[in-house]
Amino acid sequence: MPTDLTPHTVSTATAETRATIADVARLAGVSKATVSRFLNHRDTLLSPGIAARVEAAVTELGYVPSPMAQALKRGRSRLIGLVVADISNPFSVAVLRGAEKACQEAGYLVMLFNLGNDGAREREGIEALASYQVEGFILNTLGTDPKAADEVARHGKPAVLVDRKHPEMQADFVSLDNADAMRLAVDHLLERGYRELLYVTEATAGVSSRQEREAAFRAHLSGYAAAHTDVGDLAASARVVESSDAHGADLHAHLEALRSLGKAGPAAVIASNAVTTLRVATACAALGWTLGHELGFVGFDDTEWAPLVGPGLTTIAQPTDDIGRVAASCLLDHLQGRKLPPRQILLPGRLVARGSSQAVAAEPAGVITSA
Amino acid sequence: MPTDLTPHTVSTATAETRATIADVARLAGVSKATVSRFLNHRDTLLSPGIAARVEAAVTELGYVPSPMAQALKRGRSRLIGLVVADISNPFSVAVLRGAEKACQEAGYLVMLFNLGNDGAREREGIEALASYQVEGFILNTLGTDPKAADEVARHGKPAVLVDRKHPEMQADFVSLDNADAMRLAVDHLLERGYRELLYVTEATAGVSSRQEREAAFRAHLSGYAAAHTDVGDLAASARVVESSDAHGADLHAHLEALRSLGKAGPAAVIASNAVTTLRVATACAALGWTLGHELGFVGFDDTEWAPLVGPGLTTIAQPTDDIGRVAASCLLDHLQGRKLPPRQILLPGRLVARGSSQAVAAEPAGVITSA
DNA sequence: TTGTAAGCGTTATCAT
DNA sequence: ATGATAACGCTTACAA
Repeated sequence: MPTDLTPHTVSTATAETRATIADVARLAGVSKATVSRFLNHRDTLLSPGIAARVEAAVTELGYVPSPMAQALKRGRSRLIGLVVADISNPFSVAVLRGAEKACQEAGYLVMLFNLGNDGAREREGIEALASYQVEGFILNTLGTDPKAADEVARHGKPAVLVDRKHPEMQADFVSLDNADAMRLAVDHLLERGYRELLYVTEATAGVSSRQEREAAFRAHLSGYAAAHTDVGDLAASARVVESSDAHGADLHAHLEALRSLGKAGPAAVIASNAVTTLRVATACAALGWTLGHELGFVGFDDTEWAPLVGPGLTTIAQPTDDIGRVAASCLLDHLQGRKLPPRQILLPGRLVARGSSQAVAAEPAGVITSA
Repeated sequence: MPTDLTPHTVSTATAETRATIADVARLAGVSKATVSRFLNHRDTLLSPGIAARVEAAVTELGYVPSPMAQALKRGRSRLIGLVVADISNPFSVAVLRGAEKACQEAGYLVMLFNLGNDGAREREGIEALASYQVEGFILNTLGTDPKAADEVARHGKPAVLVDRKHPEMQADFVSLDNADAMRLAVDHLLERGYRELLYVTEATAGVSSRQEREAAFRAHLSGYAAAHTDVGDLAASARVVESSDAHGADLHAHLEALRSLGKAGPAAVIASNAVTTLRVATACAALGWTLGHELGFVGFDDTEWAPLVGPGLTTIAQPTDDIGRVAASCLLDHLQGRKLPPRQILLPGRLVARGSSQAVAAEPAGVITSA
């Protein structure tokens, strides 16, 4: 017990300034170095008496080291920079949530930079974060600016890419297994009897995940067609449309054409994410259609409202929380000095079947399969 | 095809270290002090020749001052701490979005701490953020821990409360005008002919916004009843239920009771936010009801999916983006040294009428009003 | 085992 | 108008 009876507690002060290591040293009657050692190398180099005094002083003053000063000295900040393409996107938020949790648990804090879907600001975000000495990056960016790669490389800090690959960026990559997930969606619709398939996506230019999904859609469907053409089964046809209008108005024509087509069989739509799901659902409502009746439907991203739209929306659920957590732990691995080659981690999606993909009769009402 | 085939400069440099003010000084052949002056007091004390040399050196080296070092020296970090109750909550995200934008524009970066709905971590979050020298707080917390107020006060940093007041916390407060918004909802339902009203809320204990909404619901409805009882009009009745089950199962009984009651007139539900909206909608779907037919409905929070559920959900839209932006600018006001008394800013909600609150006939089908 | 002192990258207070 | 120099709060050789 350090018998220091100085009446410290006069917390009437309005603008109390944080206790510094010097204050602790003074109160404990030791040097700053000793306090620092007590804090950082508790295990070694400590005489029990001193240790006790320091500890008492620390608790009495409620001393907490300043991470800023530590960062300045050590070059390490316990900060992780998270650049997110669009904070309004539920997927981004879900990932953010998982990542932030993992980081917090590891004693890191997350600094957030939201691009607001403005690809031109990628470098700006990275630069801003880097200037705060973040130790690494988790990037869920547009992937649109190739120079962003240089920016990261320039700082020599580890980075993990989420959902979207970056051309030439040497980093871990964590994402949904897009090809497999698309296979889930396509197989499900085929199984349920749909044959005329339309994939609705946002502009794929420069966004790897979108490209992968579209490619998988085409590949899987043509694979199916090849396998079934000689058996005399119906060939399934693949169509793709890039939707850009926020109100889905541009979809009406496509959807009506799709349905009236019906040469091969009942029609269904696959939506690339929650945004396009919203557009398709809106367009259907405007046409007076019910998903699962006039049109089959599967959408990527299992939102909380999916069960409530029409007869319930069949979705591909992404393991968003895991994606975030895995991304964070990849980064933390690197920060612990592990020198691993760039990993690529693909997490499986899960099909959640609901009413929008109800099985349809082999012969759709009023449509005769012609050759 | 926007594919850029330019071979990018091979960033062989693995660990380039940032240029410091000393590097600039050396290259320009001046002292660090001069460089610092050039950067911070460009207007005063500068001989044109030197200024040009410094400027050249700065751009040549791509020098950017280290915010960490600046923070250490000045005590100001250009950081704002944002504590959010639950990052999964769309309202929180929307606010975050507005606030982050405003902060970025003012040259601040946002540090995020997500409570994950764990009220016990409020102090922890504030403490963590404070240790990084954030200059102020935007708090959208559970408001559940009274000691958090002390924690903020202890650091003497300005704070803005969003959506939820904190007992004893002396700070600006930005929120939806709950009373007015509830009036909008209630009046709308009464106008459309609904008389038997149920308010579904999450547990109100300790959460000011929830308390305000419930109180406004009761007050407004009893005010209506008082005004109309002597005119011989139907008295409107007010009921409140706290829903806790995530799947809305506990609601079935309440909803069936409400509807079968029908002594005064057609029944409607007001949901306190997106979460309870989801529960009510789920319960109705389970009961085979359609909102706007068997049951009127208005929900707080105008989500993007509101138009797609049933005949469209009538909602009270909060000006989330404004709330975030206003909160941020309140804080920035304080940071610019303005010594204002705590403000309380209430932003108006907006009623978005959709199918779920269709007008009903004066006498609901099959129900006889019995005195 | 502990203390002294230098230095991380800035800015501010002196001199000059 | 410019340059030393001393901090800011901390860690870490190096000395003792």
